[in-house]
Amino acid sequence: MLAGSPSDAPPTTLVLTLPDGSTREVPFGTLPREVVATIGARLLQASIAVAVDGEVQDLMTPLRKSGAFVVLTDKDPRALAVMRHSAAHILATAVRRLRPDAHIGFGPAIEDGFYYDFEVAHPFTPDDLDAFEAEMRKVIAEKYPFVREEVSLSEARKRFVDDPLKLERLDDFEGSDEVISTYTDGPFIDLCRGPHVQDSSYLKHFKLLSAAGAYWRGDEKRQMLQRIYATAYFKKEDLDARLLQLEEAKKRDHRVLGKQLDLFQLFPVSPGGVFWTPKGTIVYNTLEAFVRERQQEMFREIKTPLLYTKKLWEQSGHWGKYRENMFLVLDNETGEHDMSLKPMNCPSHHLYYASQRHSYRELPIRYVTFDVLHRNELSGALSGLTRVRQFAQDDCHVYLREDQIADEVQLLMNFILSYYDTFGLTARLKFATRPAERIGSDELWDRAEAALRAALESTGRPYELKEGDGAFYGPKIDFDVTDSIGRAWQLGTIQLDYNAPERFDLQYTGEDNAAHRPVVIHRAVSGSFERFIAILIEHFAGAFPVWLSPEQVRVLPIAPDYNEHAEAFVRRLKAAGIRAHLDARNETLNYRVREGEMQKVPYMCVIGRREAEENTVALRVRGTGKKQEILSADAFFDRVVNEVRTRALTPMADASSDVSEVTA
RNA sequence: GCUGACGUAGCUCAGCUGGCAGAGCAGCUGAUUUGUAAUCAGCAGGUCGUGGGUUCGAAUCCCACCGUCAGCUCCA
Repeated sequence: MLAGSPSDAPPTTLVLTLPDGSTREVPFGTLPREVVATIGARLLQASIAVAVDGEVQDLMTPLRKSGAFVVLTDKDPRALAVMRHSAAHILATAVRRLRPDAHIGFGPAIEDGFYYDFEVAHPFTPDDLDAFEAEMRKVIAEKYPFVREEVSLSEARKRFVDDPLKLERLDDFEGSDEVISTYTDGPFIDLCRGPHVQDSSYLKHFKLLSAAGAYWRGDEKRQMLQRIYATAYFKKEDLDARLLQLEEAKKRDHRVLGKQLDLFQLFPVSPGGVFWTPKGTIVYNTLEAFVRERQQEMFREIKTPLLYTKKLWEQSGHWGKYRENMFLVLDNETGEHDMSLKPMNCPSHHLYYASQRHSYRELPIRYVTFDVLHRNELSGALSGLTRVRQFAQDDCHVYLREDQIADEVQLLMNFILSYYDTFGLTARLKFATRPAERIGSDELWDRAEAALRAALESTGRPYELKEGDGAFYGPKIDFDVTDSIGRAWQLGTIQLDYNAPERFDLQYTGEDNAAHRPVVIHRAVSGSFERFIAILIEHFAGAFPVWLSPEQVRVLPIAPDYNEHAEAFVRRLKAAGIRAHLDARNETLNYRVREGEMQKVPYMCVIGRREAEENTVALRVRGTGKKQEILSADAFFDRVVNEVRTRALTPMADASSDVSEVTA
């Protein structure tokens, strides 16, 4: 251990180990730039930052510890964040030049780019963004070096006397021995830890994307700043690829495809409510039937009321924390709004469980419910199908003994992951612990977190820890799936709950003939059907696998002479439960094929003279163009029936199929 | 809820600084009888989100409200 040794006096000499195994001894406080310069001038030019003992720092920050010394060029993924952070400063430099009154907030690099927050009297317009972008190019051309200075708190306060947001940030340093540093590029100075690129010319390929409000320090009670989102890459191809990706993502946006494929509608008179069209309803019902089928053996489905008095919500704990999110309903007799549409199924299940006596032999008991739920989300939070006010979950509550937790978590996890697998979706696991606002004693939380974590770890699957992200009644495992635009959506969840059993006085009779408390596990697989369908639409770009497609087969007779033959084939498919339709309209074959493709019908069977005589079909598979195959009607029939039965992922959703051709 | 942008025919969108509301597709009618992504012609279709205001005159300018979108906050 060379660095961070507990001795008070810093080492006077540092030992750097280069990737080739050689070592350099340099005085404490040497600048990395000096070390890199001794390795090579071209390397110095190409270097974005360095990593010392795995920690990224820039070339202007004095070396304070020994260890492995790696120069990061633009080939290292860690360099990208450094460059983007510098890009944020360059953005601020440009904004300050054009809007000297702008106060600066924070400007970090984020996953796909960077942003910077400004406090301004007049919010930015799209024209402003263009102007800022042009100004940034000037700043880049100036080739301003990023100059790092380490200053005292009082000196820092002097430098940012005109920036109230920075002064507030500086208050955090009071009494701390953290190094305070500033970075200056040309006319712009910022309070910043770094690291940064050497000078502003290292930013080359960037694009300002949008401006939107954002609360100072993420606190809705504080003032709203103007945030500019942008992205930057080392290579032009990467930037172009990213911009193209954003364009493509727009085309497979479930709101766009939902309209083109006529799956659902939203009406202004029901904000956050979804109208499922006939086609969308088929998708919805097919999914629900799928979950039902899977849950047939070990689960018991029940239906429960949607409306309850506040007594239930007081008992469950929702009335206190969650009331503003519930739709309250007027009780005519009391004149009070003391009833509510249920925002979740848990209390209904607990109520039912508690209504009967249960033996330890019965456990685990699993109740599932697909009832409609209402949550009064903020109007600004609503979005397509992914954020609605009325939805349904494939909701399950398991009542079990504490010693059954590990097995049950394993079972539920396998259930959820294999469900996603049916759609070709992969999930990332998150383990979320107690939030700040919660019910139940710390002791209960200790037990719940320990039990769930042990169960999770026994599965051997990798997971990410999210401190403080648990439900207000218990820790949880979340299953996140990433959509085509790169947004991660939480779908499934497994939540361990020691609180509800207390609040609802849930019991079972043990082997010892005494009353015991069961544990409750909350489980959802799809999250909500609404959101899940949104993700499926984007995941498949609207080209659902056969079993999920609203229309599975479209039969196209070439001319009226073959209508009868085609119709008989449609009848045969329908009798087998296949969603088949005849398109014998008075239009050219080209026209009808085009429409079938745009509607993303998986299979189109063309029937003309040859096919009618030989009892075959000329099969056109969605997205494969003219590569038609001729096969016997029987063979096609068997193929489709089989694919539906096995829920095969065929015909493969072709992500490259040209969705841009789709017009209404 | 907050900040900003947007709201014109079923859909996608034109409509510059105020001066008679447009196109393509879809729809309807007719012709055409079709071999793998748009056959041709004609017709019909709008309280320009809603309500106020300014003006001789408002889709266009102003105000309020509703909705949608990008974010923030929150979240399944």
